Amino acid sequence: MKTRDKILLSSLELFNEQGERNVTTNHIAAYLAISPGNLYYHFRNKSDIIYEIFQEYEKLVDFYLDIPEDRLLTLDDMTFYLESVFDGLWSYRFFHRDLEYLLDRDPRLRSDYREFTNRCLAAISRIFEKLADAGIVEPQPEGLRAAMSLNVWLVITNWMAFLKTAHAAKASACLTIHELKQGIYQVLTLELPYLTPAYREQVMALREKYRPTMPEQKGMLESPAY
Amino acid sequence: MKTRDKILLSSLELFNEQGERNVTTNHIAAYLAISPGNLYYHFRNKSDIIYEIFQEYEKLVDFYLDIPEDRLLTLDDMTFYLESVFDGLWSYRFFHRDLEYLLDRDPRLRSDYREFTNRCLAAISRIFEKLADAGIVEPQPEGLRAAMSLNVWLVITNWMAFLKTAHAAKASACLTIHELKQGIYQVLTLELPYLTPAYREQVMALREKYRPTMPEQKGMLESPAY
DNA sequence: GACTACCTAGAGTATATACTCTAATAATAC
DNA sequence: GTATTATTAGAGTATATACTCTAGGTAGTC
Repeated sequence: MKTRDKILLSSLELFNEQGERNVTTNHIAAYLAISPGNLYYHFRNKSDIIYEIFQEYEKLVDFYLDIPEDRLLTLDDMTFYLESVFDGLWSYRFFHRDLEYLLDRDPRLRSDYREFTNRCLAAISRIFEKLADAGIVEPQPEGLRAAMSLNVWLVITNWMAFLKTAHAAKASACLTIHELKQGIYQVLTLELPYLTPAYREQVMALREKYRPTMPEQKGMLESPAY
Repeated sequence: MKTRDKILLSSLELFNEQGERNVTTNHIAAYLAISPGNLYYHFRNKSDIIYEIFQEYEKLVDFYLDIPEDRLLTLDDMTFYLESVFDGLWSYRFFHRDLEYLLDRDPRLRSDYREFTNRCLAAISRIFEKLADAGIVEPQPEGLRAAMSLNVWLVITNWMAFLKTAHAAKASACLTIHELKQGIYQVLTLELPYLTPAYREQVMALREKYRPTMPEQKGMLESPAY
């Protein structure tokens, strides 16, 4: 593999594991056993590395959220969207952690991320619309759909942060993609009241699959209620 | 005012305005026109300052979220809870921004924050329960209430981050408490499907008061839909 | 072999950051 | 007044971080 690609890959790995704030360019170089000079030959600065990683992330999510316009959506489609989005979130999980700082540092990133958010919100809203077309959820007026989509976005993008902060031990280590996907349970909770009678049972069953297994799993206290 | 208190106050102010990551102990000292030595006479380190500020935050929210057990809740109570929580969020807004990093750095904070989260979740759930007692929302099984409460928590605590990242300009400056309170619109969106017919209209009207005024206001793109 | 374009090493730098140390000054107690 | 304690200044330090610079290698081409 080209050195340039190795830098991107290792940076992502280290960022995900330790947080962007805790990973310096020197760390990355040391991890790859190359010189700092070499790293800076391939990238002008740390921001550029992050920006390229973001572009990969963006491309991935855009690919996942492509919505077929020539047919109705199925429950399987919905499951796929949810699974995919959480997979993406997992692969680039460092990104949302230090988002605000990163956007403050790089105007390109801020502007791109804003558009990315808008595309995602539009996609979520469109999915709701098509789920209504398919008779899975009740149709809703556009305004409500927009507000609901925003709530879905908030839950999705911040579920990981919640898990990490609710964990007893240090955040980075003990978090699995399996736990992360319990976020799907939360998203489906949002949809619950809007389901049509025809699909209610099926979606409830799907939701059950993502139910947090153990109270302890979620890092919650001993509250047995949960 | 005592120097010690001035340090806490100014730190909070600077953290809120610039982010904890961008504010050093030297900055704080310079801002107060005192020496670094003086600052470190009053606080062992930066973590201790943050920890004390967190304790104030905690105390404030706990005070707000005290739920009367001797009477039914009213819509005014609900409004008060929402307004208060967002006020608290605003006053200590630096905190949620760098939460993960802060918790990784200070085990005391991690453990305290975890319990704080659990108290808040329990309070939200209890509010739902009492809103059902008051006939404002339909009663729900405990499991659903817990999941709903968690969604409410996710929306509340991450609404500000969304606003800041959706903003076109640099995050810190152009964000007002007024905009922040549009988060209440989102929270009420969550409650919408669970309202009783008797209260539906009233809550819808309340929700309208927090509707984002202009599409531009929310930092969204030119999507007119929103 | 010589020219060129690409790649790499590694020492080095300017700046920042959290924090320390000593000595001096103010406040209080007796 | 004197002894003691609390507070403050300000220079200084160890470490880290993002990034630079020079010199040298390597690969391909003619």
